[in-house]
Amino acid sequence: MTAESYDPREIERRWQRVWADERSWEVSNEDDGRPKSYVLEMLPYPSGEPHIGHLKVYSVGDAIAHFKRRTGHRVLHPLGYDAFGLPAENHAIKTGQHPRESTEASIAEFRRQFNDWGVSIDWSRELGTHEPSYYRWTQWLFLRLFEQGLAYRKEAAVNWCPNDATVLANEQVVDGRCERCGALVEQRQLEQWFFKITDYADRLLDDLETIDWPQSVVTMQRNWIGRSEGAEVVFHCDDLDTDYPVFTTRPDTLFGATFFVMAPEHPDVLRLDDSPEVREYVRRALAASAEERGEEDREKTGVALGRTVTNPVNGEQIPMYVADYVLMEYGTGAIMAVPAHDERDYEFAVKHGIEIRRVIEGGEDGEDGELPYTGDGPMVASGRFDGLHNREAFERIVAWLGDEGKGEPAVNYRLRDWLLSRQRYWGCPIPIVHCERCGLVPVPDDQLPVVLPDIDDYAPEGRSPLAAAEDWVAVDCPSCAAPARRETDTMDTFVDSSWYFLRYCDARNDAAPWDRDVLRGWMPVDQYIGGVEHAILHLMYARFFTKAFADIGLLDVQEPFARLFTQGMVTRDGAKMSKSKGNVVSPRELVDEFGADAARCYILYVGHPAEGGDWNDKGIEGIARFLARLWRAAADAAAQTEPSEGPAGEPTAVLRKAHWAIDKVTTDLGERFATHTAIAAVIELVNDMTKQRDDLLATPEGASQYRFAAATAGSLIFPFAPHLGSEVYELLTGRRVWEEPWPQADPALLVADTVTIVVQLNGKVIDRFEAAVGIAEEEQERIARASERVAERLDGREIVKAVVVPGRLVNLVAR
RNA sequence: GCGGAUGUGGCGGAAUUGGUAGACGCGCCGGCUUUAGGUGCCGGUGGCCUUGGCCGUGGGGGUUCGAGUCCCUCCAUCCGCACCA
Repeated sequence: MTAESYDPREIERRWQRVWADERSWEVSNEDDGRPKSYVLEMLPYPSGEPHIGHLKVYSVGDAIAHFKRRTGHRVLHPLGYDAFGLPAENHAIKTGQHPRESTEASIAEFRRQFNDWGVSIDWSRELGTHEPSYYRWTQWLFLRLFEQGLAYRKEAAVNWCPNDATVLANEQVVDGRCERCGALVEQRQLEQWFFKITDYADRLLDDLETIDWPQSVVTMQRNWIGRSEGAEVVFHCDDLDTDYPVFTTRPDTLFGATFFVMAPEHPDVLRLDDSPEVREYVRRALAASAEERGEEDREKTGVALGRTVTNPVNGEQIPMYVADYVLMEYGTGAIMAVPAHDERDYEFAVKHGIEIRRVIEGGEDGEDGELPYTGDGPMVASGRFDGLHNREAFERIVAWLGDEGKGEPAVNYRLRDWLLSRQRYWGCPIPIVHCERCGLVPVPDDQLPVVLPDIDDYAPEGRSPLAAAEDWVAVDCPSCAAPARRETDTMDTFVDSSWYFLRYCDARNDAAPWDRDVLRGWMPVDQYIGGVEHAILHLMYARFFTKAFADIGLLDVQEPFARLFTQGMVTRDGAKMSKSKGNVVSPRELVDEFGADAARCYILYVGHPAEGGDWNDKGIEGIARFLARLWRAAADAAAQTEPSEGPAGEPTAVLRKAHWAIDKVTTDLGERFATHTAIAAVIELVNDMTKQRDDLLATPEGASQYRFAAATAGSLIFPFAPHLGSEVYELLTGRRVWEEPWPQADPALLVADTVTIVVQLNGKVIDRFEAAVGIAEEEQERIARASERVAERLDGREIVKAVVVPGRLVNLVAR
């Protein structure tokens, strides 16, 4: 037994110093002929200190980055901080501490811990989105989008959180409540800034096919964009002589439209009918919260408007209603209602005694089933379209409407424009000046950044806290020099994080957000890693920015993230870790107790990183034991063997095992991200070494193979446990493992001398035998048939067939 | 309701192409080392019965010489969306 023992603290500190002193992970923008690889973890939001999810994402990302480097790539692996945002501001309101102070304290803590974890970051590219040197370019990019009409201002019914006193994006409203504080969201009419992401709906949808993302994320994005194809059909109201277009995905059911419904917000509702009942209904509908209105089994309420519209296909007058199950935001805010073939319309019609007219046959067994029927079938009660299949009638009716000027094919999206303005302090100022004469005036590029001023009172009161900074707000119009006022809203922090991956490529450029040629050298991100919680918002916004910037000619890719890996959540006792449950595992404590290598390995070992994984306090001890075993094996090898160029003598089992492990880790990590089985393979190797230690060390050849196996284990564990990997490798070879090419398995050593052949009788395993590799099929079958166990079990039956799988098994079929 | 996943020992999880189910780790049992505890090392560990078997990958059915893996069906759990016309 070696006198000294494994001391991760000392080893880890030593290697961290080497990497920092030598700037081992910095990478130049110069092309040196090697293929590039851009490995990126999602931008962390610095709040308090890092949690277990951060440890996981960097453990995964760092393993990939190291693997890429050692397989010949020039790797960009940068890091920064998503530093603007509400939590820091709410903290400021509570404590009076400036958000910059609390944020920077947190950044310092994050930086310290990332360093303690030994993550291979190119620190020369570090950035914080709250730094003027960064948000100067956020503002610059905003102005480019403004010039293109992609950033615009309009009054809109917006989601208003009464608690945070700010507007929320649709995406930040969950079940009618503020995603952040849980308060019921209200609707307000306010002037707001939007990005025109809807212009990109089709491209955002189509280009999902060009990227290698998890199917579930692609599906979520697709659903969020929510493209539906159908037709716009015009219904005319004779009383007001007004056309009311509606969007429908089922023009084939037009002959079954027996009423017409408008959303309570529709501007024409009171023009059509301003009776007390209608006024009261509209008033109550508008007062209802989004949550109340969205309740699932809520009754379909509504009031008749006392007017009719003309169904364009048959000239029928059908009654108009106002009902809150119709949404103003989608389509035209009015619908044609076909109760026989739409569940919602059916429910409403039953309640209000409206005619239900079947126009498509079908249902169970081709017979007419119950209504509402939403499936396909032949058309009935539809005039000259009778008898056609409804899918065909769909096309014909749309064509006919087009000829008559009563409709046309149309596409609708669920996606809404991105509301980016926030009435909060701690965010990027919007670089616009409001001038009475000139209107919205962009701040000239050479006056950027518009610096966020220091203020004393952060509490929002329905307007941005910045509005109180009079000296800052009052400004001369950049266009006409008349007294004007700055925009006091700040940007949604999603704006900051929608382009940071571009800035990393050219992080110290102070003449532009980036140089187009430099960007061409790095983009797209080859491997993006983060949590599923960003499956929609962040990833959609970043894709939109990338496409918009490509259109402006600022860059040359259409998609920012070629490959996406979404990690699963680490749970404890099957439950999500949370402070309130008191079941959080602190990375800092883990690293203090077991070392960063053990913490990183364990989190990658507990299961496939894409899945969740249940934290087990005892589990990490097993990994710590394994690392100590590897350290001791290396120490023994170093003490009892001489350095050599490679393993000597005839290959023994341990040498084969080492090559087996090389092969296994290479495919598991390189192709499947299966870090858990990759680490298990190294554990197996080290366990085998430990068992054969005394025998191997007894001969010079055995010792050299033992030494080789230990160095190989160090080399293979390096992507997961970089400190110990470096230590072991240096001890045994005198070289730096991260400068070494990734080891290659010798195919000759991957094949064993013998294989176990299984003998099955009618598919059940009853015997096994050892055979030389490459045994002839006939020989394999002969031995199997000769098995005593077969004879014992045959019991008078006859072997009628033998299935031979070479090198694997023989299945004897007896009858 | 729609969409996406997932169901394997006491637990986390392996089995990558239809071919030895349970790798590896935790836990547990036994042994050795140790003054003792811990550490370390060695062996065992899916279930059931009489030492040889039988059963076993959420349930049921199917395809196949052979199914955790493919097909049908049902159930359960998780995630996302949800009055989107």
